[in-house]
Amino acid sequence: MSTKRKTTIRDVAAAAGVSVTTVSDALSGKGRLPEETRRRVQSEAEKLGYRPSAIALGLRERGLGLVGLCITPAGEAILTDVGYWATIVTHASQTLLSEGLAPVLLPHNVDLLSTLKVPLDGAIVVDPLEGDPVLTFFERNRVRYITIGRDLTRDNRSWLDDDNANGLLRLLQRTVPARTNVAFVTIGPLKSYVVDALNGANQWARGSDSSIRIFHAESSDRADIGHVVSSALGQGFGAIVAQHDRLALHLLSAMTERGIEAPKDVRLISVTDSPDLESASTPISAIRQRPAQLAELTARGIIEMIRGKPDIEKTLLPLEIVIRKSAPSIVG
Amino acid sequence: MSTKRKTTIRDVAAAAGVSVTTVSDALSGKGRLPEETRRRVQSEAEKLGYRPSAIALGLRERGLGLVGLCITPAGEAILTDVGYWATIVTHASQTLLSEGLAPVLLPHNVDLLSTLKVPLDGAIVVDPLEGDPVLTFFERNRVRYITIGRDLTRDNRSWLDDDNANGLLRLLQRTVPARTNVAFVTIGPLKSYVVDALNGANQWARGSDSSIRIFHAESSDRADIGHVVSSALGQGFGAIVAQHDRLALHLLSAMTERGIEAPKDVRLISVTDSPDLESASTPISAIRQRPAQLAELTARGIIEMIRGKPDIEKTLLPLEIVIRKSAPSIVG
DNA sequence: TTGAAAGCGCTAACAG
DNA sequence: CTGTTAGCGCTTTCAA
Repeated sequence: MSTKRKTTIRDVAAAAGVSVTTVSDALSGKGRLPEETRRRVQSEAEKLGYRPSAIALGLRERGLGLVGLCITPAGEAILTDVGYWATIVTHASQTLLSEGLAPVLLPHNVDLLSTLKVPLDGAIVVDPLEGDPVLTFFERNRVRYITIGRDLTRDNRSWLDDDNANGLLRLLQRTVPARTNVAFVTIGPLKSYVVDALNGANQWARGSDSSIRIFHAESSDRADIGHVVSSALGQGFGAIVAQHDRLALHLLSAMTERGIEAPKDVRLISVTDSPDLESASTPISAIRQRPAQLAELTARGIIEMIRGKPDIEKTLLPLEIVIRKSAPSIVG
Repeated sequence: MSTKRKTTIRDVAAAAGVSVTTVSDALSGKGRLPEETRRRVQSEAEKLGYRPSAIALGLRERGLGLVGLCITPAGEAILTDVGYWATIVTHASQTLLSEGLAPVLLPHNVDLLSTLKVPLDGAIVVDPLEGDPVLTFFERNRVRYITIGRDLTRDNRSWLDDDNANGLLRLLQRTVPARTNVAFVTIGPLKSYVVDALNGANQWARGSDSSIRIFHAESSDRADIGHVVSSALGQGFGAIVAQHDRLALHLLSAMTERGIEAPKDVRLISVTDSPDLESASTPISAIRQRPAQLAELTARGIIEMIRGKPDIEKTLLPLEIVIRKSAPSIVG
């Protein structure tokens, strides 16, 4: 783990009057040398402040134990805004570190990525986009990876995700009456968890004689959100599902501005949960994701892949639903 | 940036029927070879999916461009709880990445650290403790580092920090009348920003005929916090300063439980700011730190050090004060 | 018991 | 114009 130049194994060898082999053995405890030689070498090494070069080690052993973590496009505030991501980074890192691997924070962005010269042993990619170039990049560079969420256009080998489809299905069953038209509001590039949530919603709709209609918000600007809210509510939807917690909060405040109340006028549901949903002026029902478990499983998966196991199987983590005031239970 | 074995420069050379030098030159655009040779080599390299080994490169060039980020002891929830840290990680990473360096998330913990074999070119250590073993570790391993905050027991070469001393001085001047006894509540191991804040407080006390008394909370348990609040308030303090935002919130709720109101019964101030302070039942006055700027400056500093500049100078970032209801302005 | 040499993959002198 | 060679720093056969 050294970094500055100087003091190679040869320096130590010279100082101790032995060969480099002996130094290597003495320091690693490998060959059986006389205690005396070993001590002499060790003390000499200590005196010179010798540290084996991690890079040289890595060259021999083909790998330094570095695992990339691609969270989101560079330039965006990644960890600060989205607790989900911060939790993933934290827990994935802890798991990796506890196994002697080091997490490298990488941009979810090929241009920057190709700037770097990091010898990655593997990577974890969070929320890949459709046809994500980052995944292509890793494939071309023979870096094995696992995704959290998946690239819908890719025959994705290894991924894990929260089971948002089933989660939303159950949440709708619990909180939205049959024959209710539901507006599903999306924003930003399409990610797999949104598609999953939509699938869950559609499954619910089929089973309860309802319909789902998608609205896409261009941005989270007040104007765009307001537009979505107006057009959705002008058409008699009984419930609104927001793709994620921040969007749900935006929708809530747009509704409040217009004098529309949840759940009285319309039920409001968020696909992703966050503490802010709990403390909103009207607490918002949501599915509780499990980023910590997801991250740990993913990290363990990539560790296994690095250690030679074949690709891991695709896994869906079952989720809890959290019922709050914005869409209370209709059961019992 | 490759990772899996195979396809070395020699394979390409063989396939193209040239020497490794020619391959190296052809691919790097160095030597002036005939276009035709270059193209042939390139196409052959492409066909074989050849990627230069980042490790081998690193061995030659003595460095891979890895910068460690030590935030806090492993095992603790690092980024999720403390927005300050998350902001630092985000912005330091962005700056490093934009310069072709890669941030490695490291535990602030020597045992785990020595497990790893990461060839670090430099490191950023956030909030070092007194006599921090992590800094010793880096010194022994010849890894250059900058700290955010400083190790009080160490003749620290390079550090940056928020100017909490001056910040708290001004905040007290604005919000606490002269001749007020102030309780300063600390928690956890002593960090330099707390010492700085204390210095600011003492300076204020000298100038306004007041006194500062320190209370140390063992933990943020309800009981411990309650104990501190009781003993501080039993002694007629007119203001309480909390070491950080989470502690301030704990104090506030302990006060509320006891029917003590801020600012009526006692003024409450936090050294560090966070959005939660704004939305607390009684919004709490604080100093606004600037983690984003701090992180960027620090990253630029370590980049310069890696590129050969001498240690950077110690820097204090001036801060804004944020006056809220828990300790309103006494001026004007 | 110890050492010489090969090799990990690459680039830069230096020859040819 | 292109190839040979010498490292970068280390470990591991294989000889001595």
